[in-house]
Amino acid sequence: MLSKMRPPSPNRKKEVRLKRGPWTAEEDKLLTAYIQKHGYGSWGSLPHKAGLERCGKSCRLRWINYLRPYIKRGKFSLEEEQTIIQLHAFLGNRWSAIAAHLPKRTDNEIKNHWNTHLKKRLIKMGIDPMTHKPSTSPSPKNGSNLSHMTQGESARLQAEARLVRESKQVVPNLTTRPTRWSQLTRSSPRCLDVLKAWQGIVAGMFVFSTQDPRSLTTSTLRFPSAGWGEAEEWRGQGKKGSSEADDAWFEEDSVILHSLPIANIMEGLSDAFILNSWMGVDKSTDENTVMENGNCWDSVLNFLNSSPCGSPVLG
DNA sequence: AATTCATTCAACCGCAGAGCG
DNA sequence: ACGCTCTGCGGTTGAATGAAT
Repeated sequence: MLSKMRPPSPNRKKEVRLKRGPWTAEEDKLLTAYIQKHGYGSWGSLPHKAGLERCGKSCRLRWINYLRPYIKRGKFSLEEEQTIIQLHAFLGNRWSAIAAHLPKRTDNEIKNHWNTHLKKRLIKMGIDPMTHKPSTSPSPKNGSNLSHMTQGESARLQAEARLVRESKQVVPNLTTRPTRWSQLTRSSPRCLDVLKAWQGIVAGMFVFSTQDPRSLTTSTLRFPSAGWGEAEEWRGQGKKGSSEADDAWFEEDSVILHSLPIANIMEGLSDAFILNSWMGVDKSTDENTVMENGNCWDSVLNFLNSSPCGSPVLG
């Protein structure tokens, strides 16, 4: 299929011999040494230059998910899990966006942790991990449970789409930023997804505001607007020493994290979630449902607080 | 001790979007 | 405008490991 779409590139000739599977220590060493010396970028040609018989994709993945400095491995803390759950309720399966709020964790790791632990925990609690609403047990109140769940999900998606649209309307000046705005929102958002959503919510609440939404947002969450372009610019430079660059990268996120009282985010997200549910097109939603969602949050967090990792109930 | 079953997570795959010639 | 390449993302797979029988 791919070969039909794309003629073989010079790199592809050698693809037959490309190594796959687990990385050896020697390969790790080669990749790390190369990136430390030359920086990364141009993943297509990197393997050959580094003396690796791997495809660029594989190298990139290995670097991003394993070799990159400051990767935090091991157990997720309670706070991290709370963050993931709440962000997931808001962002869905957008792991990279979620990972942007946990700078030391990779999207892959978060995704795995969600699928292997958090999702099961929510299910155990009777909460649908996709909608983050209480799983339906047949009750006269909820006549069509399945359709309600589906509606819930579609409502979330629609609300999200609306948030994006609205945020674009409210922040037209941002679309003309010199950096690739669309890519920033997609691939290196740092706290941007939440920012966008937040803007959308604010826009939804106030319909129109003459106040710069960025300042409105930053007053609460302090997103470093000046840093986006710089970060993106750095990523484009392949030659900057990676350790120095990664320091910068790390520090930038540290700043973000430290200037983001997690409680504020959570509070905001909880409200946002409730509001999001309420904004969802589900016409059957009423105040009680909103309250249920709020209680749902409470129960999730209480459950997490009372059941740290490793307790029997956490499976 | 041997076997089966379940879980975890690193790595791969396919796709979409953006840049570039 | 078009096609190719690169990059990044989310979903999925499968080997390794642990637990249960």
